[in-house]
Amino acid sequence: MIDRILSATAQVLAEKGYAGLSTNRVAAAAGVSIGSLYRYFADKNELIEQLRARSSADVLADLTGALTAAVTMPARDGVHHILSVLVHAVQRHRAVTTAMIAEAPLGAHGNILPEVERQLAQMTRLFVAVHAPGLDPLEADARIHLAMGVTLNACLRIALDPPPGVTEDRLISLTADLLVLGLVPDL
Amino acid sequence: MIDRILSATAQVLAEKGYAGLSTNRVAAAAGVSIGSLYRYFADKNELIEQLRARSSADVLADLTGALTAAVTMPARDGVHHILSVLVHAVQRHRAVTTAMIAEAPLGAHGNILPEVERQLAQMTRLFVAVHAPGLDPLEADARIHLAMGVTLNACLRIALDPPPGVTEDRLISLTADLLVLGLVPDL
Amino acid sequence: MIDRILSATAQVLAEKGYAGLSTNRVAAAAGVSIGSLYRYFADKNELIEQLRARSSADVLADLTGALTAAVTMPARDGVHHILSVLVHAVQRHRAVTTAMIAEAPLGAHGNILPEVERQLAQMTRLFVAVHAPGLDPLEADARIHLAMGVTLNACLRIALDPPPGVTEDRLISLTADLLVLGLVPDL
Amino acid sequence: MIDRILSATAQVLAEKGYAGLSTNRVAAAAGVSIGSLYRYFADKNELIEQLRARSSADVLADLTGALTAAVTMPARDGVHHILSVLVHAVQRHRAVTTAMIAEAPLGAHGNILPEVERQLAQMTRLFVAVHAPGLDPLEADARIHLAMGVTLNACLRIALDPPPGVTEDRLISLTADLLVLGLVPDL
DNA sequence: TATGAATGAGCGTTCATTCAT
DNA sequence: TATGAATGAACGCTCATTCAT
Repeated sequence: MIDRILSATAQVLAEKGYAGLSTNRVAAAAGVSIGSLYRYFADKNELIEQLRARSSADVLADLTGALTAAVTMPARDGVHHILSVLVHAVQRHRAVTTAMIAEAPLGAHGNILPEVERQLAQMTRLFVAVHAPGLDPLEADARIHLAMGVTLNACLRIALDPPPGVTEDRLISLTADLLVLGLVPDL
Repeated sequence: MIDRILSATAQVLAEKGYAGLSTNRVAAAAGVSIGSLYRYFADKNELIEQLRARSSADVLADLTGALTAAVTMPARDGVHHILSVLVHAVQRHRAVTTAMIAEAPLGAHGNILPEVERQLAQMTRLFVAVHAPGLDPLEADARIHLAMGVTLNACLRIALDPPPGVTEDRLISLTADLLVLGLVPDL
Repeated sequence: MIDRILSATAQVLAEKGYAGLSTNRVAAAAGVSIGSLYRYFADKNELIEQLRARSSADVLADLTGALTAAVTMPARDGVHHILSVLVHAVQRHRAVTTAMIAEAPLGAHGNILPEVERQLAQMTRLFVAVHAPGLDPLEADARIHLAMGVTLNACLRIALDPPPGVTEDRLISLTADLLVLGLVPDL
Repeated sequence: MIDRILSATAQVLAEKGYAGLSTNRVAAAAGVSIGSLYRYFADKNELIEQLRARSSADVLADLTGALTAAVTMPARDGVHHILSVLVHAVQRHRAVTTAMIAEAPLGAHGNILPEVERQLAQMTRLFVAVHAPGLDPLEADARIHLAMGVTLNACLRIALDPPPGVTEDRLISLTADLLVLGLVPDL
């Protein structure tokens, strides 16, 4: 039931945009009474938040796989792989992501993908520790914080608003270069 | 009066968020009748757009100054200077920026300051042409597109959500390094 | 509920006139929330249209009965009967009629009861065909068009703004004479 | 000034319809401040009422001429002449008449052309007294009341919503026959 | 548990009217 | 006298939320 409602939410979002997302419409799309919707979700915010969480978890699953694969690759290749997986994950959730970025009052829900950022940051800390062991931890954290912004922003741009005339793969490569250089310039 | 209303808009935005921004609320906050608001602004959209334009113009003025100053500096110092000015401009317009950018922090199109990005991109194109004349134009444009995302995103993070334990100046320095490396790696 | 709202609409119309007819006022008069009103009527127009349709159907029912009865009567008596029924139907729907017809008493298009006029016109065409078979069809249609105006206008005058000193029945008789003479002068 | 405002009112009525008639718009169209408008007209109602009165006076002037001419004609010709003049007068004021019939809350202002009806009724009383001296006065008044409705309604229909396939002159002739027959059947 | 009719605060917007200048 | 900026009640309408069944 919860799943049915969340899927309907995503569908309404895709079809009508954030402005067209009403609880009554979601309930109708889910083939569920509005009363039932409120049995499973305290309010509209929670509905949105859980949809975001669900997308986030889905992306996270992909990311975990990518991270596992990446550890056995050369540094730059690993970064490239992770970025590529992220870009495709964002594209898969285009509807939710677009609607939320473009229109949702996200102030209430924080970042769109905080879990993803957290997991990614953790992994990156490991990566930095391995490849630049001499770096001051605070300095490393600062770099990682910035890098997270760069990573997520770049993935969103590449997935949802790519510049014309350049392949997606080239954009990912450029971003990977940027990140590796930014994180461990001496590599 | 126009000023009073726009300021009230920024204030309501800061206090209630984008979703809580209503014309009646703005009028009340401005100590003005709702009728007066509609004498000066055709509709709610225009109100928002003018607030954005006003912030944009303000930031743009700073940016133009910074760009002028930057041309006479060594490349990295110039970038650092520009970033610094941008960070402070964002801080000055925290309310607008938070409501309109930071609520969609990874914003692919979430640039409420397209004029700023445009001007910055133009300047960056010049910079790249000077420092990396051999670069393929399409490739250069792709890099610039990414760099714009990085720049604006980093400025927002530094201004509105800085990581603890590191000075703002250090963060700006790191970003400057990242950008210069990313744009003209052979420098 | 629908009935309650439509009755309230008629009541507000009677008390405040067409210009004073607001959806909120209707809802209040019906002892119903404004939200409920909009559950049953898509918008204000539909509310008005359904009230009109309902009155129209009611009048039409009377009219149909009267027409059936009239065919077995001598011509003048039949016309008299029909007029009488119409006058009473108008009186019964005084509120709606007053608001929508009588406020534009000379109404060229002011027929809020087009179905009634249509049905009446059809019957009249038959009547003319029977009693004045030699008449040119276009000429007949013109007479009928005028006669419809005369009929409805007279009924309204008799029902809502009768001249003093004469019985209603006498007025109806005069109108019947006028109509029969006007339609088939040679009768 | 008063004239300028009334003309502007008629113009706005013609261009925007009754629903688009606002005092501010009228003032703007008249090239006069809204404050001045309210110096000359107590409120919007008065503005409308005076416009109606002005049109009425204009029609009345024509009517008076027609009546004068009609007294020297044979009865039916006189009636035909009067109707013809009325039809053209209504056509000349098409904008005002249409707007007011179709949309104005005339409940507040009564008939559109009460002065015209009054004058016409007076003249008709004379006509009946001459041509049917034996008629009971109350009965005569009833006939006249009905005839006024017929006359004005027919003129409006002929002027604003004529049936197709028949000339205006024929319609006027039919109406004249109807009226003469209805008023003094023994003629 | 599930339903969906009912609610009503609040939205963006209009416009007749006032009054300080 | 003339101005027009300012007012605010009221409009049509939406939608998150409740609660009797």
